[in-house]
Amino acid sequence: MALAPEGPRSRRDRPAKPALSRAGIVALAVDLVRAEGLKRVTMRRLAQELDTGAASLYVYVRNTAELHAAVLDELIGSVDLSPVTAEGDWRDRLAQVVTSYTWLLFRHPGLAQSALVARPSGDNYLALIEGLLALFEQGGVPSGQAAWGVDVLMLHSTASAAEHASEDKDEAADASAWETLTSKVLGASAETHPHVAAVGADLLSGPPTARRDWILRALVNGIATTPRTATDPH
Amino acid sequence: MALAPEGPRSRRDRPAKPALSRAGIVALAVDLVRAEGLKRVTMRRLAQELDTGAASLYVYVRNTAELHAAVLDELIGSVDLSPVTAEGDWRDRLAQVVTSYTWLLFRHPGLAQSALVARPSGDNYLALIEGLLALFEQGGVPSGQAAWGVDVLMLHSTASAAEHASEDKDEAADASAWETLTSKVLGASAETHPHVAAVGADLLSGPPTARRDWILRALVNGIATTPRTATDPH
DNA sequence: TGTTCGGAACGAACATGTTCGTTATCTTCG
DNA sequence: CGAAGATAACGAACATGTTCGTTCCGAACA
Repeated sequence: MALAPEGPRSRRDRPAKPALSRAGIVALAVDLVRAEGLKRVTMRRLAQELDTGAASLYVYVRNTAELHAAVLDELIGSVDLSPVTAEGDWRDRLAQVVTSYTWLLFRHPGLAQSALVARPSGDNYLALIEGLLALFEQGGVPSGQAAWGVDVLMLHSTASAAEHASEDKDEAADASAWETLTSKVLGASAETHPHVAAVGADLLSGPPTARRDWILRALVNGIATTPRTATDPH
Repeated sequence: MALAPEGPRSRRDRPAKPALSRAGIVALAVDLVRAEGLKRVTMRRLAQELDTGAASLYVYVRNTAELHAAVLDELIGSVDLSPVTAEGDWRDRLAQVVTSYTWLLFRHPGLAQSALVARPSGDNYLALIEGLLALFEQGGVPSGQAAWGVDVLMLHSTASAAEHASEDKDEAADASAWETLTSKVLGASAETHPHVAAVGADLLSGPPTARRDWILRALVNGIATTPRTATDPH
């Protein structure tokens, strides 16, 4: 056939199109996220990089949230699970694992936001859960509590990271909203909102690491010491 | 009627344009959310209803997330705070208030999703926090723990509602993703993931109300019994 | 009274996610 | 070997959020 004079020639230059696949799409997305951050990774960008159209990606990926979940699962592979089999207090080791996961999410708040609506379901996520369950077992926590407790831990970690999702795009907006809220809290007159006024800024801020540490301890304590079917009938 | 040749006549027919204002925009959004659900409330829709352009709304509202937060704050007004001053076990009354808030969010998961990234900062939200702090005080929980604990409770409530945000648009996708995850969990061979296999579906499901009740109790227990500055230096 | 200036309003435009209808390609059966 | 059917790929289109440059109005001011 006489080639159209203006046909896209990029297709010939490349080493042969690697044939679209879910794994390939996710792998590319992971690379791009690592290299340029999440906000640069759009469907069209991915498609362009793969020399195809955005619509073609939807054969392998239901939507962006699911793609993000897959990317996150890949990144979870870098969470250090060695504390699961190490020596020492199980709570400390549990905290290490959860903190490692939390840091990962804080590095990519947009992923956390997506992960809320489309949970990761890959092998790495499963391994993470397995590790956490093992740690709870080492602590003698009944498996029923551990099962629900793991979910609580992951949900909290994900949600607290997702809170910072706006920073991905707009750092100033976040700061401004923060001012609005804190000023509101601090301005709460002692008459109308005595308790809010009393605790003041402690509601929201506090030293970030101390705050996170306390929350993690509180969650684990609650999980470990609250029996199931205590007040529930059924 | 002799039509004006090209002038937009809607402007004259209406009882006089009420002049754009943040309060008016939020009020209209609340009405529309109540009447038609969140997904029908878009910037363009609001603008059309107000007989203006979408861009004009951005003078009063930073973005959709902030608008949603404002709407949510309005809806929080319907959360029943009477248990704060009622008789009975403070934990039960706390649970009533939190559950009331949780239900509200479950009715509008999209709002919960937005509320994660742009927290409500209005009077109703403040009143809710005030009530929760009061309940913790009645329980003799140190105010420092209560302050951070309230945040944990709200965050968990919001996040667990946001998980269902996809149902707003796409109910089937959610169900399918669920199947994927559960099949993955149940298919976890006992050799590679013994703990996951052991707890099985209990990880994710369980009777919804029993699960929520237990989680709430566990959170409150942890908050109430975990002292601050126990293991933190500084 | 006339001018100017700042903010509000607006229309157009852009990027993105997602869907629809069509075309190409590949497998599978006759 | 050839036809039929499924599935992938694709381009175009739509809805939405958000921004940009411009216009308009009303108030402070000369």
